[in-house]
This record gives sequence, structure tokens and C-alpha cells, in this order.
Amino acid sequence: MTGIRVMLVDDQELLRASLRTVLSADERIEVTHDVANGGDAVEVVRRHRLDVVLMDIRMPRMDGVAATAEIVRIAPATRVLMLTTFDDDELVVAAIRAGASGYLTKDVRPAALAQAVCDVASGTSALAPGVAATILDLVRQVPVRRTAALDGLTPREVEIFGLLARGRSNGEICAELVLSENTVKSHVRAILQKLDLRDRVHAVIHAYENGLVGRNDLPD
Amino acid sequence: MTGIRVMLVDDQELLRASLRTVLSADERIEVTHDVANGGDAVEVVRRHRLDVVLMDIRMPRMDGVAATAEIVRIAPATRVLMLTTFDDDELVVAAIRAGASGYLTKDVRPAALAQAVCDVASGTSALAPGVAATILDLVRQVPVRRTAALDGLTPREVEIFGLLARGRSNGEICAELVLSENTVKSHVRAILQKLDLRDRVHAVIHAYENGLVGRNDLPD
DNA sequence: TGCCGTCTCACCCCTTGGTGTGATGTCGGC
DNA sequence: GCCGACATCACACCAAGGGGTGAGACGGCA
Repeated sequence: MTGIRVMLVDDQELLRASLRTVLSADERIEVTHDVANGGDAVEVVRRHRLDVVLMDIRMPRMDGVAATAEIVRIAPATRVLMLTTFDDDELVVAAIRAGASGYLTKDVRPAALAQAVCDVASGTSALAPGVAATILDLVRQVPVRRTAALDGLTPREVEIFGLLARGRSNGEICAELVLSENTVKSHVRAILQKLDLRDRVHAVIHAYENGLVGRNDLPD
Repeated sequence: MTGIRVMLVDDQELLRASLRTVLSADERIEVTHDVANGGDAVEVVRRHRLDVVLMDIRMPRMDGVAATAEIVRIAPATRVLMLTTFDDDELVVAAIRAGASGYLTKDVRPAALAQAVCDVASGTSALAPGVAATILDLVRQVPVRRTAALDGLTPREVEIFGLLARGRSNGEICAELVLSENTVKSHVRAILQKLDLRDRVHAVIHAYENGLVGRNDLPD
């Protein structure tokens, strides 16, 4: 049986050569292609089945992020592993979003690199320690659902708050819940008072800031 | 000089013993304590300086997540490395949020474990490949700042949209930008028309849904 | 030169929203 | 049975917001 089919993408020919040497030393891996830029990489992916693409992020003629996005689009089974000199926060995030399965820096030890290639080929991910820290910081920023943000509201008020937060007008709320508009106004007033909010506008902000409505809880 | 001071926290005594053996084999590491539950771990952290806490996530008497949160609170310099049998999505995220610097599963190879302890001690992070995949999925869900969401707005309108999105009333905007209220209304009207929004309420929602204002871009 | 986009402002109009006050009915607990 | 919490609704008032129209000033560009 053949090993994991790998393509190297980097504009430095010397680095490609040394990567080829390092990876070929691992019997699980077979380096089948190497190219100098993202555009060529996409072409190769279009024509050949590959398991892993090892890609530099900065390159002439289509950078690594754009190439990654294109590759995962046309060949979802092919994993992309970014390999760069720095762990620039923005590039990490951009690469991950583009669909990269891992992100290593070039100071990685050969054995760890080969292991990472095998890891991503088997569907998991690989992150260099420094990069992992960046990613974890990002995760920590993800909102926490603070239920305390609705403290003191009655069940009915919570319900109406939900509609309020999605941009419903009093009229719409009264139609949806089959209530008189006066009733809705009473509830809204109670909500604003209890949460110490000025407006329904501030109610919406309150909801988003406290993670009470997620993004993609789209109003319509 | 002494090595990295490590505490083991796990309710299985046998596992603690084997971890101690494995880690002590690495000359950079010195296992100074081991305890069976989160509560005891917190006590130890309160009394002794530690570099790394290797913690199981499921335990009697204070689980790993709660213990982690407490430890990073009272000793921010101490790194917590979670070590569990499964890479349950929710637990991973909870642990990371609580402040864990890494997350390994118990199928890790001894050498990799020792390396991970050194990594987190030096301030970076360590993620098992399977866990990394979970985390990356999460990152991919994080909103993208779609500047297209403000397409067609003039610079002035973009500026006013920013205030609108933070819950400012027309009166406040006109005071902040030194404009007449009529002018502000004109701009707001143009904004709502161009973006096809009904309300200033929907403008706020639009802003959050498109990542144009982040959480913690608090209105006041 | 004239045109166009942008920013500025002024009216006017009507709808919606926020506030105050008060009333009714229901339910559960003491 | 009484009380308090909750949900329901009414009426009135005023402020704020959204919409229409028009218009002057400025700057860039053909």
C-alpha cells in the first residue's frame, strides 16, 4: 500500500527539498508533488488525489490562505497544514477559517512534523504550542451565556425579552403572543425597568453583549 | 537549579503513580505533589508555588473545571494542563474558558506528555490532536467581520452607524458630532434605506450579526 | 463651466415607543 | 380567606423615531 500522499507548497526551493528529505524518511509518508506557489498548488489538487498539503502562508501568486480556501472547496478530503516562520495571530485565524487543519511553525522538530502530517491525514488537527496559545485566547473570548443577565424577570418577561432582542416591534410581539398592545407595553416597561435599560435598543445590545442571543439567531 | 514543579491531580492513585514515574524520568520536571481531588489541589496551590498542575477533569469533591478556575484566580502564574480520558467537546471548551493552558487525552505518549508539561510551563499551550480539531471547529464558527455589511455607506454614514450600533439616540449623536438633530436624522434615514433596515433596532442587530461591533464594545 | 455626490440643515407629518396610573382576574401559599 | 406575584388590559400623554421634500454649500471631475 502507498503512504500518505503529500504535496509541499513553498516558494523557497531549498526548504521544499529539505522537507522532502525529512518527510520521506518516514515510511508512512510519500511526497508526491512540490510547487512554489498557491496557484500551482490549486492546479495540482484539481488533477491529483492528495491527502495532505503542507503550505507556506506567504507566497507570490496566490497566498497560502487563499489557496487553502480554494483547495478545501474543490477537494474537501484533502487536509491543509500551514507551515510558516511566525505565528502571527491574524494569519493563524485567517488560515483556520480558510479551512486549514493545522498550523505549525518552521521551528518544529522533524519527527513532530511527520507526526503532525499523519495526524491531520487521519482527520484530527495539529497545532504548534505557540499557535495553540493564540487559539485558546481566542476561544476564551467567545461569549459566555450569562443567565444572570435576565435576573428578576418573570417567565413571561423572559419570553418577551427574546422577541425584543430579535428586533420585534410591540405590534409584532402582540400579534405573535396574541396579546393586546397595551399588555406588551406593560411587559416591555417592566423589562426595561428591571434590567435598568433605557430603550429597546439597549435591550438588544444587552442581549448580544451577554450572549443571550447568538449570532445567526437572525431576526427573520 | 530545580526543575518545573508539577502537581498531579487525579482520583485514581494508580494513575498518579504512573504519571509520577513517567514525568520524573524527564530531568526538567520535578513532581512535587499529588492529590486526589480538586479541593485538595486548590489547597496545595494556596500554600506552595507550582509551575504546572496536571489535572483530571472528572473527580469527586470539586471537578477539574471548577478547580482550574479557582487555581488560575489565586495563582495566575501556575499553568493548568487538563488530562482526561475523552475529548468531550463541552468539557474542552469549559476547561479552556476556565483558564486551562492545554488539554491532553490519556492516550498521549509519555515523551509527548513531558514535552507538553514543559511547553505550558514556558507559557505556550498544548493540545492533543483530537482536541485541536474540536477547538478549530469552534474558531471557524467565530464571526467574520464582513465589511460588505456596510457597503454603499459614505464615510460619514459609517461613522454614524457606529454610534447607532452602540445604542446612541439621535440627540446623543448630534451632540457628539456637533450636528443638528435634523442632519442626524437625515443620515440615519439614509443608512436605514441603504442597508434595508427597518429600525435603529435592526441596525444594532445588523451590526452584531455581522461582527461590526464586538462584544465588549460596550455602549457606555 | 456644469454636474454629481456628500454633508449639512429645515420644515412637516405621523407612527412608534416609553411612562404614569389604575383596574381586573388567576394562582399559590400562609 | 387574605395577600402577593403575575398576567392581562385600558387610557392618556409626551418624546423619540422614521419618512417626505426641498435646499444651500462644498469639492471633485469631466
